[in-house]
Amino acid sequence: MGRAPCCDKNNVKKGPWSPEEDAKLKEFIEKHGTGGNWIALPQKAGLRRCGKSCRLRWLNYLRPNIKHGEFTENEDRVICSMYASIGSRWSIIASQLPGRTDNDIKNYWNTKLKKKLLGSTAAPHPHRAPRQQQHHPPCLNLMLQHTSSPSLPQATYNSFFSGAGGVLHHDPIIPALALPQTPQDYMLSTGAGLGIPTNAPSSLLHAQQQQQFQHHLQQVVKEESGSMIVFGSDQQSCSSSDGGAHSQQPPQFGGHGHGKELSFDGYLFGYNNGGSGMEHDSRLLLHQLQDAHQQAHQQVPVEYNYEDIKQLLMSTTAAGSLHGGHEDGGMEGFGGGGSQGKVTMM
DNA sequence: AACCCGGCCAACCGCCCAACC
DNA sequence: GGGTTGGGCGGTTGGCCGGGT
Repeated sequence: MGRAPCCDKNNVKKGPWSPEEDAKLKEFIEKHGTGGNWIALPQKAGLRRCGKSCRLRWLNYLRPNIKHGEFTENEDRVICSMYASIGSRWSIIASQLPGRTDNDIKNYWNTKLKKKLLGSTAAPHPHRAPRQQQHHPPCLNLMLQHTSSPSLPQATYNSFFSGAGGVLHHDPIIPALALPQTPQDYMLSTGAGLGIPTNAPSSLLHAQQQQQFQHHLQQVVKEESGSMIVFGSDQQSCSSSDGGAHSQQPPQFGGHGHGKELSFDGYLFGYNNGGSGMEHDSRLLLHQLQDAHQQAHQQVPVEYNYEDIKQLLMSTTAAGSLHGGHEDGGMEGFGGGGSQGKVTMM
C-alpha cells in the first residue's frame, strides 16, 4: 500500500546539511517559528529540503540547548533503566534527559551502551553478591518497587509517572503541563522514578522523599484532571489473570461526553478531549501501566541488574529483533508493551 | 602508503496515528 | 464516516573517519 511521499523527492536535496542551509533554517524558525507546518516550511524558508528533513535537522541539531558529547553516568542509568522497562521508546527516554535527542540516545545505545553490556563478560561479577548489595556498573540496576498500596501498585505508579512526566512535561511538541518539578529530577535525585539505581547515594533514596513526590504528583494529577489522565474509580473491569494473556488485552476505550476513559485492571483513567493529543499519551501510558502491572504481578519485587539486561539483549539479538512477542521466562518482567504495536519486549 | 574494517552518527525511510476536511 | 494530510516515531542506511594490518 504505502502512501504518497510527503514531498517531491526529485526536487529536494538530500544528504548532509550545509552551514548555509542550517543558518537559513535556524534564522527562519527563530523569526517565524515552525508555523505548525513542517511540510510548508522549507518553501517559506527558501530551502530545497523535505519538511521532515527540516524538522529532524531542527530537533536533532539546531534547536537550542541541544547537548552533544559524552553521556554521564546518570544518563546511562536512566537510559538503561528505562530501556529495561519500556524498551526502545527513545522519545520517552529522551524526554527524561533534557538536551538529549531520541536520535542521540538511540545511536548511543546501539553503538556503545548495548555493546558495553553485551561485550563485557561477567568479569565485574565473578561471583554475584546478594543482589541488593551488589556494586553494579553504572546504570545496570533497575528496581521496581511494589507496595501493598490499595490504590495502585507501586511499580505501576512509578512507571506511570516516569512515562507521564516524560511525555507530558518535556516533549517540546506536546504542550507542557505544569508539574511542580520534573520527573527526571526526581528520578535522578530521589529515585522516585521508575529506575532506582541501588548504587545511588542513600540520601537520594529517602523513602520520605519518594512518598512526598508521589503524593505531590497524585495531588497534581487530581488537580489537572480536566486535561490529563486521572486515577479514577474502583471499577473492576478488566481482569489480569486470564492465563497467559493477562494484561495483554488492548486498552479499553470508552466514550463519556467530551472525555474518554481507559479502564485497566480496575482502575479507570480518563481525560478530556482537549485536542492536545492526550488520547495518544493516554494510550501510551496505559501500555506502560499494563507493562508495569504485569511486572508487578509476575515478579515482586522486581530487580534487573547487569546480567538481566544482558540476557535481555542477548535474547533479543538471537531472535533477530526486539519485536519478539514470545514469552521468554528469563525475560519476564521486562516492559515494553508494544505501544502503537511497535515494541514488544516480552 | 594503501587497503581494510569497524565504529560512529547524521540523515533517511516507512509506518502509525491523530487531526483535519 | 471515510479519506487525506502532516507530525512523530523507531529502525535502518550510508558516508566519514580513525585505527590496524
